[in-house]
Amino acid sequence: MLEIPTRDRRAERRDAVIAEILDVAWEIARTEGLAGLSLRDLAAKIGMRPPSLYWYFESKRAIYDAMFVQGNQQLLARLSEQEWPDDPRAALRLCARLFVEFSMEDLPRYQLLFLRTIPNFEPSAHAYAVAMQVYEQMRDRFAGAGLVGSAAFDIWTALVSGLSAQQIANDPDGDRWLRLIDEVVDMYVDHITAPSRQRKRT
Amino acid sequence: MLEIPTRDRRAERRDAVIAEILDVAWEIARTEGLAGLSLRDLAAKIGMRPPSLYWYFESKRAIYDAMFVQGNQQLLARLSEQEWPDDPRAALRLCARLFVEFSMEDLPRYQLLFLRTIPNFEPSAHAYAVAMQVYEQMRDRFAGAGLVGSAAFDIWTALVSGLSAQQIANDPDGDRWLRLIDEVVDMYVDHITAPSRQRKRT
DNA sequence: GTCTATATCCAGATAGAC
DNA sequence: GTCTATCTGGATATAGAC
Repeated sequence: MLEIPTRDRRAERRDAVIAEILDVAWEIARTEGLAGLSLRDLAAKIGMRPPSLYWYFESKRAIYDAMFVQGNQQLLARLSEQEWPDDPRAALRLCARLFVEFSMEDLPRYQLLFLRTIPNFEPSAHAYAVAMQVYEQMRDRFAGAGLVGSAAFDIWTALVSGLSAQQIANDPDGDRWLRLIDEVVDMYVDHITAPSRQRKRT
Repeated sequence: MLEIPTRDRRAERRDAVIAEILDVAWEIARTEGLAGLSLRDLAAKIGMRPPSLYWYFESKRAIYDAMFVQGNQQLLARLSEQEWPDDPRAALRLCARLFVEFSMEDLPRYQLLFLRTIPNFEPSAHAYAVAMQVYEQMRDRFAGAGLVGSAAFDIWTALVSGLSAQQIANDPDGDRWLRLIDEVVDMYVDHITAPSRQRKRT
């Protein structure tokens, strides 16, 4: 009788090549810009001819899509690995810092995930679902800090995205906005947990 | 004696053509995306051949540069035209709203001015100077509201840019973040003007 | 699986006639 | 000022041999 192998060596090899393609794609995006990624460069860097890439990805957009998934998975992993303090204020501080630092680490990743910088690129349904997982993890973290309310959460995302955007656009190698995180989170928590949240009249 | 004309009709005509080129450039950017602007389309839409554009602009980048200046001048004008209330809180609310609404009005303008979405494009020294005028006007407005401190101003820019970014990215035709402006500004003013601004310890 | 060869199309820019 | 003609280079993608 023929033994049926439990490992599919061919599939493993294929996955390894795909992983290599994506690694190199990120590398090129970091030097040439996210939009500057070309299949020529990509193929050259892994010792292939451009058409061979089509064995692994059906189009260039499919490569961006896979990168989009990868980036979101990295953020998901970061959120999972983190040990979260019980104190809500501390947890939110950490959450904001994690997010801003993750954004700063890799500019093309930030652009691909959070800005819509590639013309005509929209994540596939599958890729979008992964992005939604990130959103939901964030919401859980938020709820875990004892906070509720969709408006409150929308303000939260605006704060974090604003800090990231200003830091990356105006001081990419420094900490001008990074170091304001704790103050901003405190401002936010004080506001959210204040006994009266009536708007002032003008 | 020969009369010396006080108007240079030739220069006027040239300026008019330049204005038309820029108008059409914005129009194309709105339909094809900012990066999708091509000199072919541009020339076709104004009834010229592509090489003729070079009589007016020395390169495509120069066109982006002029658009960058134009966009900033529009924002400057908006800031100048606005009547500013004396009450600081009301003035800041208005300022934030003006900025977010300006951003929402025109996506490519927002991308060109505030995101770095065109690869290899950096504004020329002249264009950058105009952008700085906007920044300084904003600072003046801020100081006029009786507020001081560079950290406080950095927080302010983060709040406004975060509200804009979330609104445009996640609800471009709605008001999900727009309607949070007053609450966010109040939170901010309360924080800035609070007697004690010590950070909480965790 | 990877290749060669090629299709198809696009871009920005320049030379030089008129 | 605007044109024709052209340069030079880029891109993604496909057909089909091996």
